[in-house]
Amino acid sequence: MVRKTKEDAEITRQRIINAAREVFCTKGVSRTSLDQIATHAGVTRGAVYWHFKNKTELFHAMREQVFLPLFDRMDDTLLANIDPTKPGAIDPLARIEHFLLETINALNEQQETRQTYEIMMSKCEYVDEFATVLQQILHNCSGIAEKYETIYQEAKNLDLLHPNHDPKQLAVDTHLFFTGLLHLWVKDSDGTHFRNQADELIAAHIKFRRK
Amino acid sequence: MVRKTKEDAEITRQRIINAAREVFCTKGVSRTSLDQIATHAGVTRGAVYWHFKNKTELFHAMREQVFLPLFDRMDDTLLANIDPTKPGAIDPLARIEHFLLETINALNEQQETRQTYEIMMSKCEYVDEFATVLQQILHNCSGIAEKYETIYQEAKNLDLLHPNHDPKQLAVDTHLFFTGLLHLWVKDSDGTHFRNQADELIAAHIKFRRK
DNA sequence: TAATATACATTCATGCTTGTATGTATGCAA
DNA sequence: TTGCATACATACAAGCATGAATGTATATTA
Repeated sequence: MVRKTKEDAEITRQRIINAAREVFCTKGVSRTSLDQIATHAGVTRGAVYWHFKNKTELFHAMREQVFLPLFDRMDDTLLANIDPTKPGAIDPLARIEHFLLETINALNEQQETRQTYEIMMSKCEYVDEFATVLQQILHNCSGIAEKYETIYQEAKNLDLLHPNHDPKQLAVDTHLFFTGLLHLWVKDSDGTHFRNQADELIAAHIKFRRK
Repeated sequence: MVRKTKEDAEITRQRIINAAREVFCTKGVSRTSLDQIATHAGVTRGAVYWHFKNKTELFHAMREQVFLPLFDRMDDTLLANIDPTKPGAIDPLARIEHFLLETINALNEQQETRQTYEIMMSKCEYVDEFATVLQQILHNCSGIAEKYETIYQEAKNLDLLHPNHDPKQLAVDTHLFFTGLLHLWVKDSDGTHFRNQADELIAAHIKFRRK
């Protein structure tokens, strides 16, 4: 029983990626063997090596599957209605708040996303071939901070902020706040410390900025 | 050449811990073999297995060496002059700012601390025996947040804060801010994004709170 | 000073993982 | 319908890494 159709092969590929995510999440990336992934996906290592060069490329495929569409949606949520002269434009601070809430909401609702974040933040060692991933993350981060800054500037123009609050500093502060929240949200697996009150923390963070 | 004196043995033990930290930091914990650590320390695996049961116990010893004294100093810095009626008591907000600056300063000046943070945050997979470490970190975190809250409450009593700012929310917000800063500080190895402006970010974060 | 515990070094057996090489049956194109 | 490429499964060789077992020379103690 071999040589499936193209669609079957794509399904197999997906099953392997899904299996990798789940085994990575329970055993950690380095302690996961390709045989474990293959078994969990219902195939053998032959299939894995057919679709991916090695564990590293499988890891990248798994990561991109969650993060590439995520970056796409980011712009939509953050920059939507960015023109304040338009009617129906959302309050800038509310837009940032909405974006943060949406991200947390995605973690709550999508197991794929949750597992991938968990792997990236506490089940993966950023050395050698994985070290480049850190640079990518840092790079994306600076992109996010710039978008925050634009919106905070907009808020300042609308006189929504305290007068001595600098948009750039606010942006980085929000970025650091949310970075910390994501890290602790993910690690707070029983939910008693951060998961159950993430929304209020976000609301409070934004409230601090309002005039 | 064997059987050193007790002091020699303690020196050997320290050398092994130091070697472990450095090799962990460059190769990641899971990719580091005990033989690599031993060689880097100028001994053989026999010495490592004499002083430590396995890699996990060596990891814990390395971690405690940096974090246990760090927790001790925390109380000193944060809770010093906590009685606001005393003369010379430092302004509460300045005390939090000072604590955050001191922590960043420790990372800048002590290679041991910097390497250990780097290992804990991006060169270690928190699974199986290491999963408990995450719980410890979470537990220590809640302790820190409580101390922040006490001090913010003190600041509120002194009327240093904006009236609608809640000490508890401010405390968690600061905690998340600093968690994020530490993570990005450590990952920003070339220093262009966070390391070179950490102090200003901290100052701005505290400034946002002042009335 | 003899006996014992210490502080390692050396050796060995074992298992796991990887990468590759090969086998094979089927979909698809000419 | 032949032939080739595809989509895997199976088999093989090699390299670590681990843990335990053993060896050994020296502190330490009685």
